[in-house]
Amino acid sequence: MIPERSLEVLRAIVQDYIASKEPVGSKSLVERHAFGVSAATIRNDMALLEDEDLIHAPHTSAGRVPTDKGYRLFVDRLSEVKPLSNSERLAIENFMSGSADLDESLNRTVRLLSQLTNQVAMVQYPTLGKSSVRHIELIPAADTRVLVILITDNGRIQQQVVELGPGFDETFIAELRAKLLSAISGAALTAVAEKIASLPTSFSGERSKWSKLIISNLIALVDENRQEKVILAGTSNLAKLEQDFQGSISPVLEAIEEQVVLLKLISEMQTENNGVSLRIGRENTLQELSSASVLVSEYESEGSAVAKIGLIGPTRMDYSTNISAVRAVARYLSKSLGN
Amino acid sequence: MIPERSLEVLRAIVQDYIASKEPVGSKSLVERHAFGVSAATIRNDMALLEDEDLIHAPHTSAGRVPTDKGYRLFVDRLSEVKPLSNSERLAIENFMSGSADLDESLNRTVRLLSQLTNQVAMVQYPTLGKSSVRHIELIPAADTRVLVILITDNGRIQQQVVELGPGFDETFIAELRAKLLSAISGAALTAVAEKIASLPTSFSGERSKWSKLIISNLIALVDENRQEKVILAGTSNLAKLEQDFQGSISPVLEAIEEQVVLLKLISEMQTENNGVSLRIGRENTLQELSSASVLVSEYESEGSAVAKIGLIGPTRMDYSTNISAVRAVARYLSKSLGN
DNA sequence: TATTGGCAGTCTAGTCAGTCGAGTGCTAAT
DNA sequence: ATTAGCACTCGACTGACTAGACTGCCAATA
Repeated sequence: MIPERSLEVLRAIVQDYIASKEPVGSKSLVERHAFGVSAATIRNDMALLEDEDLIHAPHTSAGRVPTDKGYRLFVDRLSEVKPLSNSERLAIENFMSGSADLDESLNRTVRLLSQLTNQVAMVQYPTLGKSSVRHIELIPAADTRVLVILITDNGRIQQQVVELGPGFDETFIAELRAKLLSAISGAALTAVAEKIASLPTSFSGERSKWSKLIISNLIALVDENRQEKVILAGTSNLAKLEQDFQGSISPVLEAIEEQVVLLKLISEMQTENNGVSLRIGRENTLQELSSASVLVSEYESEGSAVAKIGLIGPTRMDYSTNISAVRAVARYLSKSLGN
Repeated sequence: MIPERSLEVLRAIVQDYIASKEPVGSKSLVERHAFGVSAATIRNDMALLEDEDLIHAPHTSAGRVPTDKGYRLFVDRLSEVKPLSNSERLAIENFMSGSADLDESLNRTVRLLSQLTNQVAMVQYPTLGKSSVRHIELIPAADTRVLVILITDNGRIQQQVVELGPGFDETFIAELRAKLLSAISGAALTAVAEKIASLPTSFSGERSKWSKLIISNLIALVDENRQEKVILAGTSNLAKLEQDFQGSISPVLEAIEEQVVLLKLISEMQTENNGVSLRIGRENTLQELSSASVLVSEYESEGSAVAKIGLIGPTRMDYSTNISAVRAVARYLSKSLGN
């Protein structure tokens, strides 16, 4: 068991290191913090922390720097979540106010979070697996094409042009539209494919062929909903933080440029009891992010937990502040999407 | 007037500098290029070029580096456009093949361009000022809301939820829908506002109020089309090129993060006779991009010139290759959007 | 037993002098 | 107009040295 004072020392090291970005030594530590003991004693404690792999000395006669494990312990047991300042609260309220559609809300939110934290912020579009069909529309677009539109209950709209070839008539489209609507209006997206798969059999000849085409495209649209989307803001913060990422931000930029990678990352992270999920440095399965920390929280859209919002920054980040910022922004976003 | 050979020297300097990223001196120049003269002669020519502010010596005994003006002269008069290699051609064909909607096409294209050039690529969504209305749809969404959908002839779909309050009926919606369709179906977007502004007067009471709401929202949707959009790819290339941007990529990242800024930049650039437009270094009005070059070309969607595609990179970039890449990609994109 | 002061040792970062080499500008000769 | 040659400049590199910041350990102390 690590004695109480040593933990205090660890906390002090993490705080000082985050503030100064310099390895912190025993002497400056006793100066800045009111331990009741001398530097030599602190040194003993530091040796202990080093044995436990919680801190690490970049070279023999340098100060100490927290390890990933050290940050982890700090976050889990030593830090209290810093409440937001009034001006931050105000900034959030201002940013979020005003009516907006989904796109606009998410865009604003992600910008807000990046400004609040000076990190790269990201927000995932609501997972649509839990969503349902609000409406379907078929619109003849030219002589040979039909536009298929799918609208889900959280307001997302998708469309696809389907090439049917010449000869179809409006009445067929209207009929198919009616059948589709009665079959899946209000249905969960996950149930759509099953419910409409057999519909083409109720038509004959070319109509059967056309309806097959339309329905397979509609199912593709629904599937596209699983293929989610993330938007980012504050990428330029990375450049300012470059030295915080041991050397190069290039791998980080690469990682976040790939939607697929980001989505995998986000979905892997299970939100824990305190409302946020955090991966520190090498805890990330992605090697590119081994000198970065990823922090996400869930937000809700229309009642059920659906998607995540978070940020990416150097392992040496201000966890207390950032955790509370992510939490607060997630909460406000949920509220703003709830109405 | 600058003598012929001096221009040859400038060309050689630009080429060598782009290849080696090192200031190039008179000796290595005569070694690598078959001028029929000695290094001393070249030195005289270089002195001339320096007087003309076409090249510049970072310090007294260093080689020379082209200035923005030098690059400009090189691009305008000394470089021939390098035709694409077969493998590049093939890459483009592969990338572009397969059906895709507008979003998908633009996404693919911008990725392709960034891979081809190793720079940051950008593509602007088609300007919709020249587009027209393909379809309008009104869909009652809940008891109090109507979903307004606008579809333009280049396949873009936009939507807006309008809160009407309780009490409206489907027949009113159907009637309004019919009127709207007959009024503006096929009309140019620029003419929409005028054509439907007086429609509410044909309804009475609450219906007039509702139709006003819906129509003002519809006009807002149309206006949104003027508010354009740019997508980017290859941002991570910036990090690799960092040293090419004298010191910091931070300003560049900031500039490209702001859609508004980018759009302004792009729209300022008038495409010239050779099909591309180029701003080198300080030729950019944006101070953040003073060590960057911006290269754009127009592409066409359904016949009329509508939007731009281009890239951003260090002033020290391979102009010959990049210009031909942007031109080729713009051409392929036009073709792929034409059908 | 926990804490402390002190001391020796280690490592980094910075400075200074010296050398090397690439490159220039100038001049006189061709 | 071109060339060879020479003196000069300046950055890059090297090695030596120093100052400063730490650590680790040990013996003394409460």
